[in-house]
Amino acid sequence: MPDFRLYNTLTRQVEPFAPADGTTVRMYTCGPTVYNPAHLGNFRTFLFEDLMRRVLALRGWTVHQVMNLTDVDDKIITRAREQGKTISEVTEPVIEVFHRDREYLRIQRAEAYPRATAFIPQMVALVQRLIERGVAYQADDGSVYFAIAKFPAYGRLSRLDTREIKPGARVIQDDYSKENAQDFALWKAAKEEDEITGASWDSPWGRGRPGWHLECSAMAMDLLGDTLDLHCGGIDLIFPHHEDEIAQSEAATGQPFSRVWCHGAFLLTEGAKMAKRVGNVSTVQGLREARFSAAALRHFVFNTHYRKELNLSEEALAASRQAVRRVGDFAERLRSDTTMALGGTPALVQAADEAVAQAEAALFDDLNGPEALAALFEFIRRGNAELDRKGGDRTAVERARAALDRIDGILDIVPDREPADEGLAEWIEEQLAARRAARIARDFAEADRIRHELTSRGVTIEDSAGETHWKLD
RNA sequence: GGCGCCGUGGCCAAGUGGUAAGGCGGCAGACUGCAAAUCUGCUAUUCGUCGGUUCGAUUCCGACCGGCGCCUCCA
Repeated sequence: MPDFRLYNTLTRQVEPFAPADGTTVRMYTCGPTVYNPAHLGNFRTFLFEDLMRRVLALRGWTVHQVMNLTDVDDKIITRAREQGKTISEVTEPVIEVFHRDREYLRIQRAEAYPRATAFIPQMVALVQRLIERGVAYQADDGSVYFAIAKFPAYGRLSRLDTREIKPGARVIQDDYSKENAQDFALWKAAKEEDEITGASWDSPWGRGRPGWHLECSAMAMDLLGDTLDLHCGGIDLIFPHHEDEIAQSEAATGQPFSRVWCHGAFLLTEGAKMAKRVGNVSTVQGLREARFSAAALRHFVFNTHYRKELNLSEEALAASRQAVRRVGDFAERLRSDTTMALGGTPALVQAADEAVAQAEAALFDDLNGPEALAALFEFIRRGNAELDRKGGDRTAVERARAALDRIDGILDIVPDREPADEGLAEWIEEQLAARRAARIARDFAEADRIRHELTSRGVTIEDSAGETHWKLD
């Protein structure tokens, strides 16, 4: 088996990776806060994690991925308050949208999607443990905080020790009850709106709710054990979220929280980070309505390495749409009976083998999507050329099909062919019959007229030896 | 202000201390009645700028310019 390497944020290096037990990768991926549908920027990270789990599986490991759904937090409570709802009334529909978008983008289902509100006992237990260990305290405001000063390793992931806080950047708000301004909340004492919206639970420290960072630690350790193999998320989570997760978890267990940390870079739009507050978000729903297929969107995301910023633009998206069209045409050609009947050549097999080897090598080297795509496109070019030769070797075609399936099993960028409804298909066939007659009569003006008619309805036709294929654009 | 990332052809984007993958687009040719699809050829002597190290740098070092992010809720 080839070496599998990943960039580890902890060491800032690309290093060999393997699960601790040699068989199962226990992977935790920070999921969405479900108060609003996730935008493409969020999904870039989820897409990177989808690529990760597929490549891990390709490498031969079992993947156990957990992605949390944060269904209790300030924004959710605020929204619930505004709309006179409970938090679950706010989050339930958003969770549905999340899964619908996820499926549209062909993101494989994780093994578990724990909701924060379903793990309150585990969170309370974790806080209790931290208090017993003397690294957490209840302040005058009733909330429980983590005492950063008691955890010397704090800041290792984000290299806090090498940074200095911008004067005035961290304005010490009204948190006078905290021992240290940087201490973060483990358990937030309930306020009136928390009670009204159903965002409050009993605890040894009174009514309250869990802090955001705590949720992930508690759920990750409950579902995956004290030490994870891999923890992924967007680059913005490094500080403070992941830093705080490490502090809480390691202070409680004395064990490393995650062996490896991976972070995906941002998706930008118009040169700025895609974010709701910037007002430049693209939703999956919107992209879908603009007729960008899952295949095109996946191509767009995977065509840039996950650790490099990616700028969303109309042109780039259009380029991906075209690129993926080519992939789809090749896939259809390979699958067709005509192609099988015509057969392939030894060189087709060679092209297929090389493509698989190159794509896998690229993917195993820190998830290099762009190189894997390059290998695929090289295969398409050579494959088409060899198929043009009609070599007669059916086995070669089978090998090529298998190669494409293997590569596309990871990238998943063959677009779906939109089926024409029955009436349209019937009409198209009638037009094609009429055109055929016109061509036989060498009435090309009429044949072209019919073709234009079809084109105006979004139907593209391709004449090839003896037969005419049509497809919807 | 601190920490970090990025700057490769018209657009997107890999990559390496030894002379630039791939996609989109464009041009020309083959095929076609004409197209479409496909194939072939061409489309960066050059990798932000200026220095340095080296036999040799796009790749290492330094400075500068430009863009972005984190330091505050955040994929």
